[in-house]
Amino acid sequence: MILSRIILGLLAIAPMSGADLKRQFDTTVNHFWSADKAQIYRTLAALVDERLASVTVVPGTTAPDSQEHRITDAGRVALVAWLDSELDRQPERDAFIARIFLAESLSDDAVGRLIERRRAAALEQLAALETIEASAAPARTRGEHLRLATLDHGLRHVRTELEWLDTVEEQLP
Amino acid sequence: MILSRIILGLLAIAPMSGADLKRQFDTTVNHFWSADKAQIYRTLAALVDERLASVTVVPGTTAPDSQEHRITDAGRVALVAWLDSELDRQPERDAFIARIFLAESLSDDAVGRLIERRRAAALEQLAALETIEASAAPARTRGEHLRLATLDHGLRHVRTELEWLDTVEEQLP
DNA sequence: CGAGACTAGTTGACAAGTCTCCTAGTCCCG
DNA sequence: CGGGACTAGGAGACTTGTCAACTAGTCTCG
Repeated sequence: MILSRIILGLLAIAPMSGADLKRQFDTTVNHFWSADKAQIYRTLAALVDERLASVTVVPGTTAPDSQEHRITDAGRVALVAWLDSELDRQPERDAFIARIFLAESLSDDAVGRLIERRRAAALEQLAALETIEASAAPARTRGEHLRLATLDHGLRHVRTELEWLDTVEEQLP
Repeated sequence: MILSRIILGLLAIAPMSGADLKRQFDTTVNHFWSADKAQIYRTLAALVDERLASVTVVPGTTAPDSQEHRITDAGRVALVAWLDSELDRQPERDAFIARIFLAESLSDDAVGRLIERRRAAALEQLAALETIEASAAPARTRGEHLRLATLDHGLRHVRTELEWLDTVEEQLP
């Protein structure tokens, strides 16, 4: 459901093929959603099925011709309906925090290593976000403004994460 | 996999029935994981199946006798193995941020409402975490210390979220 | 005593997400 | 020319998580 609406939203920004969408999910959109390509193609097929999107085959230089999907009028209606609907409350889920919570039986060293690995992941995330930020044009339209705000959201949370890791590490041994 | 290890970890703190676990997932552990009761009972059965936990029926005052599960030695081994294993990288996933990213076609009012609903959810979360914090005993053992650190993690992120919501709202109209 | 609420545990169906492998075609390089 | 890497698209099996309904017993209160 959510994935189908996100795809619809991306198609509303520009028509795209499945492979294009996969690239979006791996880069610009990665800080709040991601998707397996199998899932993307299936969802795309379902959207066309429901007449929320349409396909046109674009013969190109590469292998199977890419299939450009574009949002239909019905699709736009469905998209706005979702955007404006009740928030789906989503459970917090963080396996790393779970490990820390349960780390009683782990040695200090092992806990330290855990923290370091998380820090590495967070720094990677930070770098990825900063790259996107650096390559982003200054926001002119409201749409661009909102998209930048979500980047800022990601950055703030990664930084909070890094700060938290620092304090945990300090208090450790 | 992760759920089964978390349950194992909780059983390592104290033997518990399925209903007890459900209560944990709804309260103390809620800020980083949650689980449906169907899932809990099924996972518990699997753990017993793999000899990582054992059951004893505790006849009690209420309806079906509760089944106390306790972690076995093999279970402790499996738990530590998981705690100390490579971090499972988990994709960020936040449907709310997705909506903001795609909110171009929404009216200013609608975006404002979205923000307000998120703020309400965040404040609720904050209250829940503060309640747990207030009722928590000061950490004496390292285990308690680590558990408090995860609470702090939750609090920091909710506060970051609220700050972000403020700045987004300011820049809005 | 009997109705209704509550309890622990259980089942089935389903939706969402992941992993592995496959087809066909193009491109590059030795 | 032939092999290997890469591309877009896709099928299948499997795991996780969610939802709804059900059993069977206890407790409370009119």
